[in-house]
Amino acid sequence: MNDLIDTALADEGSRETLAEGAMILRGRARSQAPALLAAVAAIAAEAPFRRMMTPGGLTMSVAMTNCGAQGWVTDRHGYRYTPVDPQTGRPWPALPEALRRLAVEAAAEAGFPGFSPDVCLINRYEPGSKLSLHQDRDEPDRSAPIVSVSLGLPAVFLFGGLTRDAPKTRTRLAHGDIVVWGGPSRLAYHAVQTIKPGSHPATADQRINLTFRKAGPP
DNA sequence: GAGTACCC
DNA sequence: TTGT
Repeated sequence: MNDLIDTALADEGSRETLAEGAMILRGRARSQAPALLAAVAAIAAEAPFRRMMTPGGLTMSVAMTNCGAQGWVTDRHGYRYTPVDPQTGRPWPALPEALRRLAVEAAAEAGFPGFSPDVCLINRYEPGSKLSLHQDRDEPDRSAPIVSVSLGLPAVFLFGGLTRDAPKTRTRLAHGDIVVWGGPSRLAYHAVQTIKPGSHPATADQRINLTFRKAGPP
């Protein structure tokens, strides 16, 4: 309910700085959301969402899949990118051009021209799902930013600094918001707090997050 | 929110 | 410890 009001009133197209090299483009993906969600459904039909195991042996609350030249995976051996989906034995589905373009444009708008994403990690949150504080550090080319697109249920996003204990900014991410971080913020710790129960017209009881990265060599 | 046991 |  509040989300609908916020979505309607949000300053679509506004930019907020989270830290040096990190900004939020409010509502930037909203108009393309139906096409993005259709693409996600097609990808998930080939590479199903699955809850992966961490190196510690516990199962993540967030369900994940990937598209692009590689996919981010975790199992008891650790975190890494693989060209083949370990669950299906097939390559990950291709990164749709419309998704790639959105990420490239968002990156340029946020001050990172020339972003060349080759992978997209797709996270599916349901109420109760969360992602605890971490860095994205499995990509060798640290000059490439991260572009994160939020769809569906809102989330509380924490964005910190280069150490686990650095001060954090807490912000609400709504349907259509895009966060871009890179440069001095590329290795910033971040987290998604537990998703609260709710329903969104576009996704019902889910939050879908698309994270575009460059996983290939510099 | 902090602290702990436990996952393999 | 990209967990519970």
